[in-house]
Amino acid sequence: MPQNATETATTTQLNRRQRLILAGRHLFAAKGYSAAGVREIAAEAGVSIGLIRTHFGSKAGLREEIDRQVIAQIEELCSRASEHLGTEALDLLVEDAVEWVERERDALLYVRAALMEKTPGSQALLRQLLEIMRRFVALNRERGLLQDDVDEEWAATFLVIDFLGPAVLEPFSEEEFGMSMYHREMVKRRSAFMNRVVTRGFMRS
Amino acid sequence: MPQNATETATTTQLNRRQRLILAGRHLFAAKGYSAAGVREIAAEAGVSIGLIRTHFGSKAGLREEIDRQVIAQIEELCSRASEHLGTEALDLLVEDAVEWVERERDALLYVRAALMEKTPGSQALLRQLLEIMRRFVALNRERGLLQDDVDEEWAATFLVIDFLGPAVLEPFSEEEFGMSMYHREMVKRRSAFMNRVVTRGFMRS
DNA sequence: TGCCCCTGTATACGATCGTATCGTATACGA
DNA sequence: TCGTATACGATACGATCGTATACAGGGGCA
Repeated sequence: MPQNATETATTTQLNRRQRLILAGRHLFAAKGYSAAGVREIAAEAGVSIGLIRTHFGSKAGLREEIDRQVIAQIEELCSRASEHLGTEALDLLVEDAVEWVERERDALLYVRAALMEKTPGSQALLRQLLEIMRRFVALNRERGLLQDDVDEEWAATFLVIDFLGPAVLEPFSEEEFGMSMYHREMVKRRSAFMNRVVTRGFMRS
Repeated sequence: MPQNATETATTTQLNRRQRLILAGRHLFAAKGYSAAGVREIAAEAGVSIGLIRTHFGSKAGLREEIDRQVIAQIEELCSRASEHLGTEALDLLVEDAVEWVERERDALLYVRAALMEKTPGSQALLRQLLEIMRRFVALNRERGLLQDDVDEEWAATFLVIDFLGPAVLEPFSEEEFGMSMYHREMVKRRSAFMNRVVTRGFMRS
């Protein structure tokens, strides 16, 4: 094994453990939980299968740990989202989210895949997304940035759907639109359209 | 086997074949393609596993047939959608879709599950949904029901996301909202909110 | 009546799944 | 320097996967 001689046991543990988490997140996101095998995950992480049992007890335990890490990431994203308000701030929120997606694409695709099967982890993921959007809506209401008589619960749900939508379409995006949903040009057009929709809509009454 | 004595071989074939398709659609939708086993599908259909090979060649062949049938159903839904126009017609479109969802809930949940993995069938499903929405947008533009300077491609994509969104959230809906996404009350609120969004938005500029 | 294809079941097969076990290497405290 | 706990890899095990094979009943036709 070509390891650095000064590498301690602790860093080795963390590295391998984290490598397994990253490999699992990537493969679960790409193929789904059932289709991704432990041997494949261990191979991508460059470790032996036994380590999954050592560190996480089982394949399900690995998923739970991944869930925890992804939830923590979204939590962090959420904390910054709360700093933004209003419609011009919607752009900032989008920018934040886009920047996060670029940096942690696997995490978003993992959320996408996790929502496909109902587990405690995926339920928690969705609940957190809803919480973020509810807070965003409530804050904007308090600042008078919401129109009158808005169904706030549905507004929050709308924002969740709108956040997840591109992730759901992402695997098909290249074929249908000629580029990734998170390509800069795509994000720009989408951002412009969504900004228009939430403030004016796009159809005449 | 408790079969009707007057049942002919032909109807038996169709029944068992169709039972396999319905069972497969249901289980693929509920657990995903990988997690649903052929024995489980055959058991739910009340037939032996060998029939899957007889009628569809393989598990993948069964999925392809399910894809075809679901695509045909959406095609039919699409043809009626084209009859509607305008914002008040958006209600009718929603009503049509909701009626279809009630009747063929498994079909929609199958679409949801199919979009999770990229196959020729799922790509075709998504493309068809996009086509439906593009036509809807184009028709409305021709009738002058679209606002000026609308990004029509994104409008269609928006409608697709909006159509799929509730299906994606459906498994979590009971916990998060206390009822199904396709409960009448839910549909009513959602329909009202979406109608408002596409015509006025919900935030002040 | 005999032959045959079609639909169908039961069962066997090889591969792969997730998990368990065991041996070894390494790090750390006494 | 030794003992012990832990990290890690190699491999075995039982279960289950999708698929293949063998055979049974039952109309249609010569």
